[in-house]
Amino acid sequence: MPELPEVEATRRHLAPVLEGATIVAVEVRRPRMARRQPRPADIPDRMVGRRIRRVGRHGKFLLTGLEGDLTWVLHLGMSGRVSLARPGEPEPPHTNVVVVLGSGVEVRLVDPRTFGFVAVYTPEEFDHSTPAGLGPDALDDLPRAPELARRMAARAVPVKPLLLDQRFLAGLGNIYADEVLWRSRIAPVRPAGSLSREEVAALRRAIRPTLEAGLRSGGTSLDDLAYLLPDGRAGEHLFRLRAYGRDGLPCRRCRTPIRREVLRQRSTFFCPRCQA
DNA sequence: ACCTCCCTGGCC
DNA sequence: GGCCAGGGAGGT
Repeated sequence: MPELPEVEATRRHLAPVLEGATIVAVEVRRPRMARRQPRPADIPDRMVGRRIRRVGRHGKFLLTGLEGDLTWVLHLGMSGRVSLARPGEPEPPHTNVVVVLGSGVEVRLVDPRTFGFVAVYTPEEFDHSTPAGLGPDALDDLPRAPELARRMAARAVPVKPLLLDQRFLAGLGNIYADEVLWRSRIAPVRPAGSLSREEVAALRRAIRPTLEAGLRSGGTSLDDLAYLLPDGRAGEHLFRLRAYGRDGLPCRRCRTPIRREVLRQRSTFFCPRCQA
């Protein structure tokens, strides 16, 4: 479930450990994880011996600068997480990529479903990659309401799938999109272009507090514990969710049972009364 | 502007 | 055995 809050919580754990460290070894054990790299052998070739600069993030992408003007790209997909460990510590199953630092610390990418990926791009390669096409970051670069309204105008697409479109806004996933819509009292199926100015403003106002609430709890670890923080702890936001996963449970505002419907093949949870 | 598929594991 | 799952690309 890594969405923006989970990726940002991960980034904040990684930054102090990685920044300034030198990479001494890289092992890509599942070739599929390197599928976004034109020449997979470039991943270790470009990483080993290089010093790590800033660990950054855009939407759900971890973007880490390496000396030599390279960008180390990490995406966690549906089931990925990063684990920081010492050599010899027992490895969880599906440890698909291991990056060893000069300090001895191992950065492990664990991803059972392998929807995540790793890549190391030159500036030219980066410009043709997905992160280059992302919309503004939903937390760090959230557009003002008039700008959002302009970009939603005359669009027939329901507002929820638009919020999931990373070219529109980068960072929201299926959980936090539902949470944002619940907080702003907007029905997920509303055509994006049909929202009033006030509704767009309410939507905009809901985004930051929703994401920051998730971040404060260390993100949302679901029952399967696929997502964990790099130190192995679970994020504790699950029990604070207002809509996602609360099918049949009372709305925390009006007690009406939360409903689950499928919208564009994605589970969608909303209050049929508050979000009429 | 849609679907389908990529994977694996867990639950019913 | 079938269905479900945080995401995104690719094709129609």
